[in-house]
Amino acid sequence: MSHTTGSAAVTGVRQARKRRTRQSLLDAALALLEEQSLSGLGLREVTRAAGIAPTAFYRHFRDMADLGVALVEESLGSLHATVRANLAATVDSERRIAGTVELVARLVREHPAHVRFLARERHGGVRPVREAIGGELDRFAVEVAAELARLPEASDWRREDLLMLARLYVDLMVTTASALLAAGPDAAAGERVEEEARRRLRLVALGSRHWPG
Amino acid sequence: MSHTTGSAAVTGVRQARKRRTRQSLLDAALALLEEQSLSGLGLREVTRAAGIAPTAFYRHFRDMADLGVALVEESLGSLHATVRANLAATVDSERRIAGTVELVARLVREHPAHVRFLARERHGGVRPVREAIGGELDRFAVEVAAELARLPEASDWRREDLLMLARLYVDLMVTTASALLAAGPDAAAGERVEEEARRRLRLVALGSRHWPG
DNA sequence: TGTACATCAGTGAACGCGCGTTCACTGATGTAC
DNA sequence: TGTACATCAGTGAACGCGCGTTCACTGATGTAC
Repeated sequence: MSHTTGSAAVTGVRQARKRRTRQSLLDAALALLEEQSLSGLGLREVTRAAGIAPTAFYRHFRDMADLGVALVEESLGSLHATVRANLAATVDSERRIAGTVELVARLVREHPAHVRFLARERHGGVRPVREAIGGELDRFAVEVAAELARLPEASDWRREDLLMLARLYVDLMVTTASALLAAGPDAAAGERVEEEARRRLRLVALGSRHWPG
Repeated sequence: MSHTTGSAAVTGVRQARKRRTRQSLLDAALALLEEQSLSGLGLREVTRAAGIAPTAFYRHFRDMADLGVALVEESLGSLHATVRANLAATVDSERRIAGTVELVARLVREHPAHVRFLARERHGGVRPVREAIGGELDRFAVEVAAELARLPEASDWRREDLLMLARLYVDLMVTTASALLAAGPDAAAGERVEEEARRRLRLVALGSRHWPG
C-alpha cells in the first residue's frame, strides 16, 4: 500500500488541498450572504471566515464577482438533472404538480443558503453574477420545454408557446422558492405557500389544456 | 406682495429647504443604486452625490436602511391608484391584458430606476427594505383581488382563489417589469418581452375562465 | 530509490484610502412680546 | 414694526477602523534524472 500508482497527477496532494481551500471560501461566502448581498460582501470578511490570509484569496478568484459566478454554478449546476427527472417521472398532471412543489420545497429545505443566494443575486448589483443566473435559468427553461414537448397533450403546440409555458413554470418555481424562504421555519406558513403554489400550477395547467383558447 | 399671510407655518422656508435636501438625498441614492445594491451603498457616497456634508445625512435618516424604506414608499406609493384605475377601466379580457402590459411598460420607461430598485431589493440584503416591499406588494394584491371580485365572471369564486389569482397577476407584472429592464433600450427585445407577457396573461385568463376545472 | 531543482498555495507586513459616527459650531429662520 | 431669544439644518475637523491590493517570502509538494 505504500506505493500508489506512481503518477503524480493521481496523488495530487497539492491540487486536492487547493480544491478544499477554494471550497471553504465558497462555503464561508455563502454563509455570510444569508445576511447581506454580494455587492456589500468584503474579500477580507470572506477569508477571515474561511480561516486563511486575505492574500490567498487571489490564488482562487480574481475578485468577489468571480467567486459569485462560481457560487451560481455550484447552486444551479446540479439542479438540471434533478428537475428533468422529476418532470419525466410522472405524466398525470395533478401528481406532476404535487411532485414539482415537493421538489422545490425539498430543495429549499436542503439548500436554503443556495436558494437565498440565487433569489437575492438574480436581480442583484453584480452584473456578471446576474448574467450567470439569467443564463442558467434560460437554459433551464429550454430543458423544461423539451420535456413538455414529450407530453402527448402538447404535441400540437407551437415551439414558442412551449417555451413561453416553460419559462412561466420556471418563474413560478423560483417565486415559490423565494416565498418558502420568506415563510421561514414556520411549518404552517410553509404549507400555505406550497398549497398556493399548487393552485397556481393547477390554474396554469388548466389554461394549457384549453390553449390557444 | 411684500407681506404674506403672516403665519410662520405658511412660509415654512426652513421646512421647504429641508424637504428639498431630503429629496436630493433620495434622488442621489436612487441614481447610485442602478449600479449596485443597497447593502453596498455608503452614506458618504450618497451625501457626496447629493452635494451636502456627510453629517447632514442624520438630519433626515437614521441610516441607509431608513433611506431605503423611504425609497420604497416613493417607488410604490403612487402606483396603487394607477393600476386600480387601469384594471377598472376595461372589462374585455384581451383589452385588459394589453392595457396591463402597456401600463407596466410605461412604468418601466418612465421610472426605470425606481423599478430596478424594487426588483433588486425585493430579495435584497436589507431586511427592513425587503419587508417594506413585501408589505406593499401584499396590499397591492389585496387591491387587485378587490377589483377582480367586481368582474361578473368572478362572482362565484372563493375568496382565497381570488387572492391567489391576484397575487399571481402581481408576480407576473413584477416579473415582466424585471424582464423589460433586463431587455434594456433595445426596442425589439422590449417588444418580445411584452408579447410574451401578454401570452402569459392570456394563458392565465384562459385557466381562470375554466376554474376550478 | 535518492538527489537537486522547480513549482506554487498560502503568509505577513505594509500601503493609501474611504468609511460611519462624534462633536462643537454657525448662521439663517422662526417665535414671543 | 422692531427686538431679543430659540430653533435647527447644515458644517468641518477629528477619530479609529477595516478595506483591497502589492510585494517579497516560505516551505511543502511535484518533477527530472
